[in-house]
Parts: sequence; C-alpha cells; structure tokens
Amino acid sequence: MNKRITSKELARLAGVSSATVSRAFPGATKLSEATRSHILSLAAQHSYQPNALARSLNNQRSGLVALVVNAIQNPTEAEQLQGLILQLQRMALMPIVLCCGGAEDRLQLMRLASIYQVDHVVVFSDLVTLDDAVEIFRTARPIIVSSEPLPHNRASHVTLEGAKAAAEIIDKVVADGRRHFAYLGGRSSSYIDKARRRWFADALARHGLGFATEGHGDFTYDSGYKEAVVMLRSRVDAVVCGNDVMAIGLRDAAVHLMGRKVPEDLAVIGQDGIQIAGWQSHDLTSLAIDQGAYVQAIAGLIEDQRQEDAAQRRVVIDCFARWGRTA
Amino acid sequence: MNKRITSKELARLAGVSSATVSRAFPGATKLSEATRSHILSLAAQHSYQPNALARSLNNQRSGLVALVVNAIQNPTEAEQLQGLILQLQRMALMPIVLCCGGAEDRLQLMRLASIYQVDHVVVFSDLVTLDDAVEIFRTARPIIVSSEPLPHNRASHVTLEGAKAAAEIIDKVVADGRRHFAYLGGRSSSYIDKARRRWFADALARHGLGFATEGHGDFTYDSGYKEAVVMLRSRVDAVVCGNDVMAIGLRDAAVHLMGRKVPEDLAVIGQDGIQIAGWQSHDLTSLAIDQGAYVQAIAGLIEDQRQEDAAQRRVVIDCFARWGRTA
DNA sequence: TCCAACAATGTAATCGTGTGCATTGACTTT
DNA sequence: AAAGTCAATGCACACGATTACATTGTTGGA
Repeated sequence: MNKRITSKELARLAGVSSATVSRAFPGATKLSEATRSHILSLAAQHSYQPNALARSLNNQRSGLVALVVNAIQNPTEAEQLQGLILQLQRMALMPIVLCCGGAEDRLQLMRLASIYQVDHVVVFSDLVTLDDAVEIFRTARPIIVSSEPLPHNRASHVTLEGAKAAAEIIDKVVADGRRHFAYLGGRSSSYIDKARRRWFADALARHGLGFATEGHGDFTYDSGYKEAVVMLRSRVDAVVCGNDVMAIGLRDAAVHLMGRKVPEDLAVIGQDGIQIAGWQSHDLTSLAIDQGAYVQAIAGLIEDQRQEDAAQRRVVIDCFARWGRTA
Repeated sequence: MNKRITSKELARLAGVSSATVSRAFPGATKLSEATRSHILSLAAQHSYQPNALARSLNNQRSGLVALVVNAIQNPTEAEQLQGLILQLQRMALMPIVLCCGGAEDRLQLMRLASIYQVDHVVVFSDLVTLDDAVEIFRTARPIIVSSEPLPHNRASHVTLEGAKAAAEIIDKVVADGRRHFAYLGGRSSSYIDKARRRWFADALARHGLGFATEGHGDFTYDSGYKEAVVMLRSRVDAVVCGNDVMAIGLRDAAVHLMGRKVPEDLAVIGQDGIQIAGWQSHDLTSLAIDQGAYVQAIAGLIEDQRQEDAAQRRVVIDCFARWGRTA
C-alpha cells in the first residue's frame, strides 16, 4: 500500500517550506510564479494532492454534503439523486448518501454521518423530521425537499406546486365522462403526501366530485398491485396514485388480474413523471416534476448557504401534466 | 449556526483533560468507571460527538468508502448500490458516491474523491479501468465488481458466472423451436460484457447454433428500443439482451411498433433480474444475479481489507434463471 | 515501614494543512 | 545615500482528537 505523499515531504523535495507548498495550490497568493510552477510540476510528478481531511480541520469547510434519502431503488429518488450528484460534482462537493429506508435506527444513522462535519444536508426522505435533522447536523443547515412551504428560519425548502396541472388532468378525465374517482396515497402523514392529494381533490371539487374510494400503499409496485385488488372492488373508473410506481402496479393488477381495460374501463394517473412512466408499455399519464428545475433549485440553495449569514429561502417548483394513454 | 462542541470544552466542563475525554469513548481503556460515566452523561447532555475528520487524521482510517458507479438511474446499479449502502451503514462506514456516467472527466472526478482518504473503493462502473483506480486511490486497494476473474495482486474482484444458467435458458428456448438468435450487447469492451455474450454463445454452440444478428446499445431503454428496429429486420425469433432494461425497450418496440407477439413470434431474454423485470407487465425471462449474495461478497471483501496485510481475493457469484413469460 | 506495582490522569507530540506575523532582500523615492 | 515599500518566503500556531510517556496517588507485600 503506497502511502500518500505529504506536503512536508514535497516541500523538502522542492527545497521550500511546507507553507509555500500550501500557498501554491488554491488561489496562488503571494508567491513567485517560478516557485509556484516548480512546486506544481513536482506535485504532478509525485502525484501529490492535499489531504482534504487535514484541510477541512482548519478550514471549517469539509466539502461534504449529506443526502438523506429513503431508498435509492425508488426510481423517483434515484433520478433526483443522480441529477443532484452530477451537479454537486461540478461544484466540487462530495455526496455522502444515507439510506433511511432499511435502517433500524434512522437518528443513529444521521448521528453517525454528522460527525463528518458535512457542509450541507439535503433531506429527501419524509421519514426524518425537520427538527431531528436540524438538531443532529449542527454544522450545516438542512435543505428540506418537498416539505411544507412555511417559512422556517432553521432550514431552506424546495417544494412542489401542482394544483394547476392536477386541475388540467382532472378536467380532461372528467370531460371523458369519468365520475367515480379513487385516490391511492401513502400511509405517510408527510406534508407533500397530503398536498398532492389535495391538489386533485380540489380539482374534483370544482366539478362537484370527490374521492369515493381511498387506499394507502407504501409507494412500491407491490403495494399498488395489492391495493388495486381492494380498491377496484368498488365502482371506480379513475384512480389517482401518489406516485408512478404504485400507478404502474395498480394498472398491472387491473389489467392482468382483474381484466379491466385501461383507459377504456379505468383511467390511471400517476405522479412524478419518472422515465419509466414514459416507457411505451406503460405510457402513464402523470403529474410530472421538472427534474432539471428541481435539481437546479437545490443546487442554488446550497450555493446560497455558502455565505455564512445567508437567509434561509424557499423555492416552489411547478409541476406539469405528462400525457400518456392511461387517461 | 450552533458550532459543534469540542473535546477540550467538554473536558473543561467535566474538570478533566481532553485526553481523558478521548479515552472515555471507544474501548474505554485505563479509565475509572466513575469519570467515564460522568463524561458520557455530560457528552450526551451537550450532544458531543468526536470530530471524525480530526480523528481520521492520526488514525489513518477515515471510515469513508468510495462507490464508483455509472449512473444511479440504471436500476441494476441502483439495486446493488442500495444493498451495499445498507450493509455499509451496519458496518458504520460512510459511502461517497461517484457518478461516472455524466461526468466530463472521470479521472478528475476520482482524483477529487481520492483526497478524502477513503479506506475502500468499490468500482461498479466499467468506464474506469482497474489501473486508473489503483493509481488514483493510493490510500485503499480497490474492489472491482464484475471484472475479469484473473488473480491480480492490486485489487479484489467480485465476478459473475452465468454459463450454467444461460445454458438452461437457451436449452429451453431451443426446445421451443427457436433457431434464429440475436444478441444485443453494449458497445463497451469490458470483460463482463464479453463474458455474458460468451455464456449464451457457448450454450447455443452446443446446439450447433450461433448469433446470426448482433446489435450494440448503451444499456438504456431507448437504445434497446432503437436497436430493435434495426435488428428485427433480419429473421430473428429470439433475442438475448445485455441487460433487462434494454430487453424491455426491445420488447416494447417489437410489440407496439412492429406488431410482433412476445413470446409467440419472438422470445426476449434479459440479464440482471432487476425488480422491474418482475413487474407483471414485463415478466421478463432473465439471467438473474443473486443481489443478496453479491452484496454480501463485496461486504466480505471490505471486511477482509481491514487487516492491513490481507491478500487480495476474488469471489465468483453464480447466476440463476428467472423465468417469465417472454421466453 | 519502605518499596514496588499499578491504576488514573495530565502533558505534550502527532496527524497534514492553512494562515497571520515576522523576516529578508530588492527596488523605488527624495 | 538613507529610508520606505513591497514581493517572497519561513516560522509557528491552530484545527480537534488520539496516544506514548510522565506523573501522581494508592495499595499490597515483605
């Protein structure tokens, strides 16, 4: 195992002090161009790079970002995570990923991560409360994704607004003659979960309608499949689902297990607009998130936080209708 | 922003030296039980936790693990990553995720991560060569996933063996009367890519058959969809795909665009056995990886590496046939 | 009673970098 | 020519925790 070369050794090789080596790297302050290039070429030759851990120790800035997610397997989170990580890489920040989904003790997990002095925390998971995140990560103010859009001086928010697009979808489905609506949500009491249901409920209310049937899944395919069996026993000709994956599960059960025709007998509407929803075998109508804008918003908030005294902000991202052939 | 409490401050509060505070934490060596519990209760009260960065500085052990992946969006990698991260969390190790897929300069990205003194590196991506990984991450010996199973003293390997299961699948498909086979691989020249093709080619050879048609995608749905249009112009009644996602794309094009019936007109075989392949709307026959065993193997190699002078090992994981209704 | 052994804790060095301050030397100004 | 200015660099300390070594106090045995 080759040990890594240290700045002191490089200084000895270059015939300067370690302080001069240190000065050769970031902004190149107060240092003759000759020695600077000398040091840099020697550094390249011995493949020297400063130790980020030691640097962080007196910088008070680690360059680490904790991403608290539910489960990467979930396509919605996978797409968001992928986009954000690419963005962080461009900002020369390192993501540490925490999977709350399968963890026994989520708070313990976050404490374990907090000792790494992360500069920023992005909480995607709704299994973690804002207060816990703020309390545990003392070195950084969290950014909460899809939480309630209330001003909160201890965290920044990115949240979704889908009322308009939901109305657009409902209007079309009602115009098609559907009258018996169902909603398949999550069991979670998180803000965004309730907000999404409300967008559609409000849109229905304007037609004098409401959800006659309701179900609760856990955002997985299997839960959508299972809930379909229960919910479709009632008279239902349109189902709105809390995410795309449950919608696909529900549709599969309806079509393959219960012999319904989609969209003739049953309209199915998802949420998130994941790439898989666009696969031709699904071609799901969905209340879609603009993933690019979403990631840009998060990255922007992180950028804001880099000045010490920045106020905490909130950003609202508009959803749009993705039209498929299931509604 | 609450600063984090330091060991020196806690020592002052407890009326001891910072050395004693340090001794109270890990193995509790040489320290009276009274002061130990006193310090621990005070630590809990002020929610003190040691700074991992400072600790790593003289420990020579950071607890960080770099996971070099292609793209999280890819369901195969997402499932493996999820499993491995959960396992790492149980081992109290922190994962840093690098996405090579969308990165302009992959080597630069790895260099950026290498300054964090990671203890271990797991390379899933085939966009990075073994030599580059070893060269850049001097502080850790990489574990290479799905690379060639040759002994290599600078890295450990986990690789797949699918010859037997591939033969099982091919035997069944040939018994069904198929004779005109095609293979849709990746453009990558990685070992595992070629090995997978070989498993099926060998199985076909035993029936005096071979791949009459070949295509090259990039492991995405879209590339499977597009290649279908080209490949299915030839006379083909069975296609083996390099992964499940391309298989689904190819099947969608065959069914919805070209009017083929699966499996009547065309057998479709995927690889990886991802969860999505099991969704009823796909129900893909696939050469599946035992994800549990795969993750356990990687975790085992990491555990091995924790003793300084451990030999580098390689582990072979057997694939199995997942039977769906596409073949 | 005296010395040795040992447990408990403090002191100080260490890990690798970054940076304020002091020092040196060359160059400019009057 | 004397003095002031400024660029270039070294010195030393800080960041926060760990650990070898030194020190203290206590106890047990001869």
